Amino acid sequence: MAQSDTVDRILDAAEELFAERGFSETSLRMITSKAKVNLAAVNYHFGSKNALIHAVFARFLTPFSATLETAFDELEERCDGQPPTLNQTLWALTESAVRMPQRNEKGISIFMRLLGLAYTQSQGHLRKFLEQEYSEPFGRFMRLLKEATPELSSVDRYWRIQFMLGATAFTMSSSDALIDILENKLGVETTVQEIAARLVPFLAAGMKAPDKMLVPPTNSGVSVA
Amino acid sequence: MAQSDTVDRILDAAEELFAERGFSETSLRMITSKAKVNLAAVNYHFGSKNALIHAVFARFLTPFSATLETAFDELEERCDGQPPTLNQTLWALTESAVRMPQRNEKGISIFMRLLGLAYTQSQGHLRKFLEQEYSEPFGRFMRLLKEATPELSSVDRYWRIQFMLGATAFTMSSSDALIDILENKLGVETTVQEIAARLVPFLAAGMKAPDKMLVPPTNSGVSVA
DNA sequence: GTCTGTTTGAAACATACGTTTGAAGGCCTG
DNA sequence: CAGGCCTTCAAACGTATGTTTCAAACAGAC
Repeated sequence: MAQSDTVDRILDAAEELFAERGFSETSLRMITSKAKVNLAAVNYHFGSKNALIHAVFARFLTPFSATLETAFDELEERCDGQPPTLNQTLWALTESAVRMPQRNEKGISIFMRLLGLAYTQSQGHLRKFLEQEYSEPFGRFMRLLKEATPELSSVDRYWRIQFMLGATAFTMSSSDALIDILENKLGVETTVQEIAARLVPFLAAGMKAPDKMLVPPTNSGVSVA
Repeated sequence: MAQSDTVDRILDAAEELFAERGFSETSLRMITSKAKVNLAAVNYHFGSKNALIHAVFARFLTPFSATLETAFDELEERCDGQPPTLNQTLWALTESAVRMPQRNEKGISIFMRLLGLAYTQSQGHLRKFLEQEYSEPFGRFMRLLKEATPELSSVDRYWRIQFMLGATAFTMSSSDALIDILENKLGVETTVQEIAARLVPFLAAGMKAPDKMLVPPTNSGVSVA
């Protein structure tokens, strides 16, 4: 119990604090005092603050990427031969994320926010770590997207994938704040699962949108509906 | 020339560094050495680091919100009575942003990234500053969006606006890098205006997407096209 | 029980930060 | 050219950070 208890307590506290405040804004002293362990424990068990950040991500991301691979396997098997549709691909991703075993009730939302922060806060070391550690499931997801949108030119698909990434990373990175605002303003409670259920159709519709608009509608707007 | 030169040099350096690295990750010493001014100049001219952050935003946002108000005025006048369409509203916004006089070639993309950071990094003071300083044009944009999407529930609209914000802020914030990647990979040159021309239809299609999906299509994907 | 390797503990380390100070410099008004 | 005001400058302040140190506590094996 000795080691694993301390290590897990640090990871739990770090995960939560990073998600709340970002990486640079969270000090090791905040983490160790929340985890009720000695300050030196972080450097003893992980080596450095950056390595702790990596460990926080790895604890979730490694099982998740395995789950995701399985989901993609099943999806491709079900479609035997046929490439999966865009909706199926997006759902395989979100389903895998939502179905992950969660340490507590906040589990998934905390991690979504961390992923958003990883993309947003330019922590060079983190991006490098994620790229070289999880490039395979990411590349596979890209391949599926390409097969699901054969009608798009490479350039259009490129930009629309960026738009999807942006909407997702941005929303998830501030999901807690957004959920709070929504509850205060409209008195509605929301879960991350519900956000995902709203996000996927939005993304799918955007990916399948009519062509790039060439001339701004200065005197007569071209309706989309 | 004495004061204004120092003040502007600080603002230029701060703007660029904040956009590159975020707020907490950028020190006053980085800013002052990039601007080639004395360290104390920031606290002398602005009072504090937080006030400098506010000034960086105000320098762009104040003229922009004026331009935007004019654009909305013209739009509503053109539509006399009729609420502007979603496309028209989105175009009024992006046109105003793109048409702003820019200090340098990076102008617009730097500021988009800053806006994204303002939303993402939980800088309480910044959000408070922006809310109480620019609530009017923001509220007007929201009102126009509401009138352009009467078919959406408040909650659906809220989330889809977040998705739009995310796709925009994220894409624009890294537009330089993305443009470079695209040129290297596919040999295609792009401008920020072209990105906007691709982004607006994507956003409009997302806003007008069919309802929130309640059940994941586990064995037969519901196509959107 | 004693020894060995691992884990914790309190304290200190060096460094970086935002901010303040007080003297020196420059510029315009009289 | 003298005085006053705004600006710059080098230096220091106090505080907070990530990391290191080394002794104490602990565990399990013999």
